[in-house]
Amino acid sequence: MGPPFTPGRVPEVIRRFIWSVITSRLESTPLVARYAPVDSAQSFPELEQTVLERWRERDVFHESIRRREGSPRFVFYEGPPTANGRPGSHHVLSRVFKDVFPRFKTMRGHFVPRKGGWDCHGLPVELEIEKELGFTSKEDIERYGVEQFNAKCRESVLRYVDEWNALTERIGFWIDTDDAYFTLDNAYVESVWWSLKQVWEKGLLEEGHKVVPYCTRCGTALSSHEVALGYRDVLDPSLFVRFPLLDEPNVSLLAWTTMPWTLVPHAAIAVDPDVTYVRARLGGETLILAEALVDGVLGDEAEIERRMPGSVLLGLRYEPPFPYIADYGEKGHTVLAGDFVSIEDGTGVVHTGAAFGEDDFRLATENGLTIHNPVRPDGTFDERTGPFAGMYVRDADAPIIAALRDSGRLFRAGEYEHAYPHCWRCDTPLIYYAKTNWYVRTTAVKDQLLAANETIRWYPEHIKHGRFGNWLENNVDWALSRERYWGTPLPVWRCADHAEHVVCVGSLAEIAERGGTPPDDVHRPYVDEVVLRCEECGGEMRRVPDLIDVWWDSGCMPFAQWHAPFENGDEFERNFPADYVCEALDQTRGWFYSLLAVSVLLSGRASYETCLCLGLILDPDGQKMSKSKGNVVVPWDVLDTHGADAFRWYYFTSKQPWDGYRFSLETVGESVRQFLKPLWNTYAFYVLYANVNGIEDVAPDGEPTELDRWIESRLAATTERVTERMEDYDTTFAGRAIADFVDELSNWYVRLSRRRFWDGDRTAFAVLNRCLVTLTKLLAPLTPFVADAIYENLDGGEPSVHLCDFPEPGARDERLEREMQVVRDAVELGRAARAHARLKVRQPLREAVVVAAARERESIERLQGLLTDELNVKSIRYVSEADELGRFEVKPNYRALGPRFGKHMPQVAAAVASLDPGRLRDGGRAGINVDGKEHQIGPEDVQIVLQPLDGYQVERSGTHAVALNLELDEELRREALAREVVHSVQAARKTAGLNVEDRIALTLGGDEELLAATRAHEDYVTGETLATSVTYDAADADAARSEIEGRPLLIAVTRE
RNA sequence: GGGCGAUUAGCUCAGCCGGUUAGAGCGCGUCUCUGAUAAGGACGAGGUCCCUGGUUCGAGUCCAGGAUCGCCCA
Repeated sequence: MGPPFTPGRVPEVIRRFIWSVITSRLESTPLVARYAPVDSAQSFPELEQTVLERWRERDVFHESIRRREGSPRFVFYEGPPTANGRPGSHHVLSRVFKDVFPRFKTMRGHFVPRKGGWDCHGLPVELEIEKELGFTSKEDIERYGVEQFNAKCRESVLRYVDEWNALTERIGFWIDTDDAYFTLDNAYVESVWWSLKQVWEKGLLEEGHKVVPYCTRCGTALSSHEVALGYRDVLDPSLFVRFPLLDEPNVSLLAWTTMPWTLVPHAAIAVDPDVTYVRARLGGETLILAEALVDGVLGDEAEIERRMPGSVLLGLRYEPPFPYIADYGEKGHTVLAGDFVSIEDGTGVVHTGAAFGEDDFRLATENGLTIHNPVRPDGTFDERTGPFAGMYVRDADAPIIAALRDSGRLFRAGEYEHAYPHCWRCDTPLIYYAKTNWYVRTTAVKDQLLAANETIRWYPEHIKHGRFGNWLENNVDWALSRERYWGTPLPVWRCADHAEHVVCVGSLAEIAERGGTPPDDVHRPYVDEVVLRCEECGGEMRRVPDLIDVWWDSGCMPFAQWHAPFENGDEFERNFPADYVCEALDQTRGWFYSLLAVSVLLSGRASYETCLCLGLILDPDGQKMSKSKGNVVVPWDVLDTHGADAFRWYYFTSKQPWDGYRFSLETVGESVRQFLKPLWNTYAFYVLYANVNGIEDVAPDGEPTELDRWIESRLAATTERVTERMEDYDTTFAGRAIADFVDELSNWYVRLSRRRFWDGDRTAFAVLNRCLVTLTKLLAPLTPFVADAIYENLDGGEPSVHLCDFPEPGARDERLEREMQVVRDAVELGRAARAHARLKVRQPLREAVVVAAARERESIERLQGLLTDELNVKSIRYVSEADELGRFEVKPNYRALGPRFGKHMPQVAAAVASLDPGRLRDGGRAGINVDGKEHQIGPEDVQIVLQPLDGYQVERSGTHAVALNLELDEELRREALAREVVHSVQAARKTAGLNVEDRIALTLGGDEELLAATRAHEDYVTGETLATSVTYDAADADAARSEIEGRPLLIAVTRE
């Protein structure tokens, strides 16, 4: 006796067993199966491995490019990642979006070469090595030796490149990693030099003394986009400090600062001449500050002595807080006018240290102050600062506050929380610091930058005039210098004898022309040894020590990746500008800017036409993923658990990609359950039945049914929609359209056509085959693995689906699509009615009563068979006037009537409600009276809604409704029982491990009424269960026992 | 402090040109279907569409102000 039948899920062990039986039998059957058997429980990660292998064997990626040679080009630029860190889930996001549109365009007939690239320079690389070697300062590096240090940097740059390449392949990102560019190559650097020379010749590369954000630990300035990376909320000291007037020692200017250390090199005070200031008396002293801030700073105890405009204060002399540096010139330690004075916080009296802060520096320059910078590059005070000499400036805060307290200068000390920039790599608080730097004067081409931005298509659109446009509007010159070791050297040489003799070198050849020896390696320290001959005075020229910002490197990739213009100039021309670039949103001021800026500086135009900005990856709580929070999802875990297609599908379809993702392992699992599984099962179904029926070709052998024509039309509609969405760089709605189609295919077309597949209807197979094969092509860019796996088995006309053309939509029958929708609605209503009546679908019913207007009725009649099957009813009766089921009510269609009647709508609504529903349903018109005027109302102006009467089992939706006749007679009851018997026998077959097409000898026993029902429908029962014989003498001993409506049924099945 | 974006069911997300009963999936509960499907279907519980004003005959949707979150910039 077999195990008792338990309803519900079939245990995995049994499924596996059944599967092995089915496949082994298929293999042993003399009929050669056309399709490789498909396991409906296939692991996608395993499947993907086999697909990867096939791609490698057949070199599908390169073949897909080769085949399009000579076709219109679609240019993609790879924004180079750095390979000195391990790739994370956010890299997968950008890499799959970089992949999907080039794949799509290739299938649409474009030639899409995809050159990879690696960003090799920069501070992050140096920091890794410093960490390894335990270094904390530039001195450590100098002592260690730049040559060895850079050798280590070079070696570390590609530390994780193998993992990057492995991940790239695993997620199906097709990019040419063999042909990748490296920003450290001499050739790349030479192209970068060329670009700088161009800028130099336009007079836009220059040296300047400016305030720059500066990291004392790294000993280098940072560019504005680097600063942007490091803002963090911190608690800083908040000091209110007295500056006693020289003429009136009991009267002090009261200034506010959050950086006590800047008081040591205090240079001057700034006020706004147009703001009202007061002398306020408090506890025996008089303080000067802006009127608006008195209450907040002094409290209401303060007594206002006098009000005056800031202009009155100009020129006042006062005693500085510290005496160490005194010679600031004529206007030093006086009150000056500043346009940057804020009365939002502080006191409206601003202390400035000339060398620290952009406003301070400008004020000092404009007023002819001598600029002193007593802070050394490592952030310590120099010898001019008395007791503070040698201290790191931030460490000096506490002793400075103590000194001010002792000297009676401190009015109040507290703490202040604000966002302050830190070094994005080493987290040291930056200081703003006047120093000599090399700049690219991007402000000179601001208008061109803005104009070029207009030519770019941004996704999402708001970036263009929002984030990116604003950034361009507020453009500042690009601070290019980095006083570091590992990076592209600034190719500027200066004469040792005459500092004003300076040249910018644009190539290795030029080094030779100028009397130098081109180095084998263009990096430091070798390039520093190159000595040129000054053309003006014949003196020796040596390179300035600076490197350039790595972002400039990345912006040069359009030509530097080809070593243009030195070679491959034609390649560059052909691949400029890019049709498409894509990175995460944080690159707005990073690569998107550097790419645009370099290109505008050189050519005056944008280097990319379409730019897709991706959002950030957050954890399920909306927190940014970071190692310290421990909420990072490692991409390999996702790939091992769910596979690359699931990963991709999640990114492509779960939402608009720029909104950011709430991401976890589980959410990717949804992709599998909701989309990949149903798709795979539909495919597995096809293969199973095609093999059972020996279907070897896909030729239809009869007229297509309405259902066939419907699904073909839906396929065409889906193809249209997907093409249109993908052309608009929208995977979200392209993917959702495909998912909807898979649902229609699986849960409507296949489910309703099962009988035909069982019977070997070649037309049905042909239709389903076409749907599936077309689907693989629609899906190929999105889920390249599963698409290719299915294609390979079902079609295989090409070595890979990725070598196919994207499908062209077939003809649509929109009327049929609408009609089918009406029927599907009706089925849904009928099923709801059954559920409410608590009647199983296996219980046949005499009649369904369908309320439908003329047009809908026609639709349903044409497809009536579907309805009777699905609802398990013998017949359909139509009712047009639903008097027996309910009554119709007319409701106004606000959308149509609103614009016509405006504020008269309430009257119109009342008038419409009293109209005759019948007349309007038949397409007639009616008149209503509003404000004494007659207006015509047509069917399009109203909605007619059925209000069901009480006491009927009616389900309604808008104008149609379905009611079930619930009366049962003996005949119907017996039929239901027979169906139950079939159901139980099928379950018994399953449990016994029989193959779907096995014939059986069936023996039944148990309840008499069940047996009687079976006898009455014996043909039906044996036909459904493939029983060649049936007897009714089953005994307990050798039969499985089940139960139907409380009645026992014994079932024994024997394979024939 | 300024700019950009977001805020809809417990969770993840739709929601068109403003149109009157705001949807789906997951999860939960009840039932059901099934010899392709770990699937599907029905029903139910679950909503202050962030808040406050305004415009409008009518606002989740448009406008203004505010709150919260994220990003970017000072």
